[in-house]
Amino acid sequence: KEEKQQQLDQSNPSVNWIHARSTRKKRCPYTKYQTLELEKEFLFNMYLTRDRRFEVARILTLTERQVKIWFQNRRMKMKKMNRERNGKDLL
Amino acid sequence: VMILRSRFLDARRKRRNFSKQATEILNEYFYSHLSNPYPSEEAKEELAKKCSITVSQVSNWFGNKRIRYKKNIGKFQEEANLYAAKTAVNAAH
DNA sequence: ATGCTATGATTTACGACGCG
DNA sequence: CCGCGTCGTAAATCATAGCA
Repeated sequence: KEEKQQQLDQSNPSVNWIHARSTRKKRCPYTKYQTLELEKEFLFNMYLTRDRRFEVARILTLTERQVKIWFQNRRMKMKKMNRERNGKDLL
Repeated sequence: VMILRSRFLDARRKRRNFSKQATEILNEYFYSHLSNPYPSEEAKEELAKKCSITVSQVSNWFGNKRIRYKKNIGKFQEEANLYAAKTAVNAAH
């Protein structure tokens, strides 16, 4: 998969490692309220049921997809925090 | 208790810019892999060790570097030439 | 101090791939 | 085939370090 483009001219930095999905939605920061409610829901359970996802999305005015992805990202964040909070503290 | 408190606060220490040597190492890797500046997990671990930073920090650095470089190649031209020359010299010796 | 920009970290949004 | 999972990342944005 990576071997598709390997031989690139060093002198021509018109680098092709440019993904730039034009169809991609621009990142839009969530409000404090939205984030707070999502965090509370996450505290309740790290994984959403379909029904719960629908409710959360409705209440926060987000799409179900956004809520689903928020939880996926949040789980990754938690994983990272645990990883770093490990092999540390202690004497 | 005071020890625990200090340790907790220490974990929340303010960020510092990376050392000159660390930045040097990261830039050397970046510019010598300009056609594909995506270090493998193993390469990241090695860089992290050499730079005395975490693997996450290495990932952050490359993410920031790639996007900022791409956003304004011109601004980094001088830096690019500098490291290109440096690696050329290393290869020659 | 003050303002400003460079820099490291975090937050949205996906693509690629996996599993059931 | 679907749908949701993780992993790695792009791009925007945040926070503030550090310097003129």
